[in-house]
Amino acid sequence: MALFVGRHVNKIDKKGRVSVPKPFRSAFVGQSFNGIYVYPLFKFNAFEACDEAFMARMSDSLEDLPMFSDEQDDLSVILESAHQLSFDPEGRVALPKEILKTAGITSQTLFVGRGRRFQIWEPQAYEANRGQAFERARVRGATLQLRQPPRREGEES
Amino acid sequence: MALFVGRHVNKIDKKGRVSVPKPFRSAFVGQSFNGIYVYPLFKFNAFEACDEAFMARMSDSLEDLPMFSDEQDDLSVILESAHQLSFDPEGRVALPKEILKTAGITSQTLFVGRGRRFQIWEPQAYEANRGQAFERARVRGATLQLRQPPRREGEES
DNA sequence: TGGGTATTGATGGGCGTCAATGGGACATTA
DNA sequence: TAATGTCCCATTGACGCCCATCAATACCCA
Repeated sequence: MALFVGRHVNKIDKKGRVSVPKPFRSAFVGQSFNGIYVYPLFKFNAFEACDEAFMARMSDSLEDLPMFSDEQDDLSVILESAHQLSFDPEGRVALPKEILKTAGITSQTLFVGRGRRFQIWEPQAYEANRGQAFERARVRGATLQLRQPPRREGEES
Repeated sequence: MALFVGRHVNKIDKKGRVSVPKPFRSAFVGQSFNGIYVYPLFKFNAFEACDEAFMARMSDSLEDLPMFSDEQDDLSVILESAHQLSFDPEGRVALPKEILKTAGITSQTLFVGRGRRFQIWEPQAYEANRGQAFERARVRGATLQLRQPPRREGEES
């Protein structure tokens, strides 16, 4: 499975359409639905996009919580606020007004790779935020504990 | 399997009919009964809809509770209050008066995707409720423990 | 290595299709 | 006959599909 990495800026046309960067699109082939799932982030005025499998995983994880519980209800807001955006033949999606407004997107859209998912930002808003995150990580001396790599064939344990 | 996500507002006509959003309808093809199951929610003046398989799953879950227990009796109210609403050729259903009245629905109906099922609300009522849920999740810093991802090919356990 | 050409991703816009909606015709039942 | 519930058909507006253009890059060949 391909990973989403890097940043791409694309234009929004009069119809509200924007091309999803080609390297990102390829991760969505072979889905039952030809497009992306987009949902709002709690922490920022930005959105996150994922594929069908990830969305199904989120839905199933919600089902693990007790039915009718407050916790399930609160977190389900993500599903309720999500959008299915399908590709047109050129690989564009139409961003709903709600998303444009919340993210403050007018003429340009920034796609930010995040591994299994990617985010959708208004370019300026992202810049401001990224500066902060980078600085926090630098000051804090951020570290990351890596998982064990998956065992490959022919290797001894 | 398709997921129910997002929100859709549709009108109710003079005959009490309302179109079920197309993306939701597609999840009900191939059922023995061409329509949706609707049952009331305890916590809100709103209703939830699901397909045949989910309804069966709920019924089975109720059987797991002690027979003759108050708990089983109470939760069985869901089944007792459920309606089968069948699609007309255009994909509309007729909402029973009981549902319209309880939910306070008059001119518009809101369909809210929740993964494997969706809810039916009066738009204003939902809006008030959603604002609260989103805010609770944000303040609480709500997190979701994801299920283990399905194993991918080539990976060892 | 330079220049020319082919390919492809991003963008713009016209047009047909389909989902949502409204209303009438007909059957069924009380 | 009134009331109710299907089914069918008409309208309309949004959106998906198609085609054209442009620019950047990859490719090719001398």
